[in-house]
Amino acid sequence: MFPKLDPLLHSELRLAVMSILAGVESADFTYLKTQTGATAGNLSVQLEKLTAADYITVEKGFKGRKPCTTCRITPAGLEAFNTYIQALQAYLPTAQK
Amino acid sequence: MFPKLDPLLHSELRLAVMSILAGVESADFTYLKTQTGATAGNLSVQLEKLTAADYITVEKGFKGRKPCTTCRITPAGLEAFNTYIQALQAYLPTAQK
DNA sequence: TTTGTTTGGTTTATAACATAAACTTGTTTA
DNA sequence: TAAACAAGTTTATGTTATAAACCAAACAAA
Repeated sequence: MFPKLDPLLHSELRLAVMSILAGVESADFTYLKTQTGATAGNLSVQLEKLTAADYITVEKGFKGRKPCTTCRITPAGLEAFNTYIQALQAYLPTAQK
Repeated sequence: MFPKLDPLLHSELRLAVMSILAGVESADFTYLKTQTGATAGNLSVQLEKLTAADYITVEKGFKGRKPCTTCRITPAGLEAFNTYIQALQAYLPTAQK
């Protein structure tokens, strides 16, 4: 009745990150930071977890002379995200009066 | 862009409980336990938190000679639940290919 | 009637989690 | 050069979710 929700995605910040990455080809660290309003520390930790699960890839490069961390969603990540959204429906009944 | 999600509702079990209670007049402990598949201990703790927030009321009575704990959603709880569902939409983009 | 079993929970302990604060490394600016 | 800034990472801490252990009352059986 209530399917298990992927605990890796059932987290406000990680979900926001995945939501962004699901809609773009890539996004860099600072973009994710400003869009989500997260602190850099928190974002760094959560990106690491998403990377460990192979839901995203993180590529460290440079933009000019400044470091630039580019994130992309993986096929596995996209699938997990869509599965999560489906599962979540069961928890959201059609609106009450 | 990503509204803050009520942390009290952004929890798998509490959300399931609220989802059930939003659709019925009342539900007792054992019903919630079987429907959610939760352990009694976990359910007890989470009901306590929802009660502390005045999202539900818990009434301890008897059914026959056995104790029976009846739960109901409060108006505040229903409002919070609906607000949460609205906020969640921002995290769920229209499905990806 | 006392022994065990089930029901309906609560309390407690633990591991995972989210988050902010502090730190690091390098770059730009005064 | 020194100070400020950018882009992150690491560390520390409080909060959470959860299961395990526990408790009390009712029922069943011997």
